Amino acid sequence: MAKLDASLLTGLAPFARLGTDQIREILDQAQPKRFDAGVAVFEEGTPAERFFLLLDGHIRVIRITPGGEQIIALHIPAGQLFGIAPALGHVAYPATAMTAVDSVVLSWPARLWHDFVSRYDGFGPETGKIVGRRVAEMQDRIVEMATQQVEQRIANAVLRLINQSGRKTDQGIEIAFPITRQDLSEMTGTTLHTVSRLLSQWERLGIVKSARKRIVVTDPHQLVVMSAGQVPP
DNA sequence: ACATTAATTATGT
DNA sequence: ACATAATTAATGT
Repeated sequence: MAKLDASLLTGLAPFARLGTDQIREILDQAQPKRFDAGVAVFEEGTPAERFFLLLDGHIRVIRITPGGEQIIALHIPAGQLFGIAPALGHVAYPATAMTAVDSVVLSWPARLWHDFVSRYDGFGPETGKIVGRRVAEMQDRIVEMATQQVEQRIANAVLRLINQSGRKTDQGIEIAFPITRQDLSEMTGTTLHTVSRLLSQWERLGIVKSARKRIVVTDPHQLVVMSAGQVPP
């Protein structure tokens, strides 16, 4: 089995304080795996036996409502940990992780989490920050759902996506992975039709440019304006 | 202000 | 050629 290059981890926050010898230890215990686009890395309700790091690609974290509808809870860009339910003491994954594109993933057995925290300087605090940020984001979204209207919610969703996974192009900032209107509707609690209409409208206004599964924000500032919405009576 | 239904068109393998 | 994605209009709550 080919050895993993230490440089894969050196840039990442949880491992920032570690020497190459420690990185080696971690990598030697990791199990690398490649996933095709659109497959589950792990599924909701199954035993949380491992935790994961996304080396390359993009992950969607999905929950299924009692009514059987999908909700996209979170997006994970390359370089981030995910499936860290074991760290929170969960015995089962609370959601499903699906690849949005072909992806490469490292994983470790859940029992190693505590070793990592005690052995490796900075790992505990940094992963704690990650969890904190994700919880905060989800709470923000709950407030949005309750208070804002669809146009603002979709604008906020797109803004988050370009902040977390934006890629600069000559046209503007592009969402760096394939995303459909259906996906956006599942993130914002609307229908794909409403998303489609709004994107078409924004395109006429020169705020975005979109093709199938691709969205480029040509005028981020104007999108921020849309996310603010109109003065509620 | 938005969902739903339905019909139509575009796009990627 | 076929399936999936996107658009658009009409109608409903």
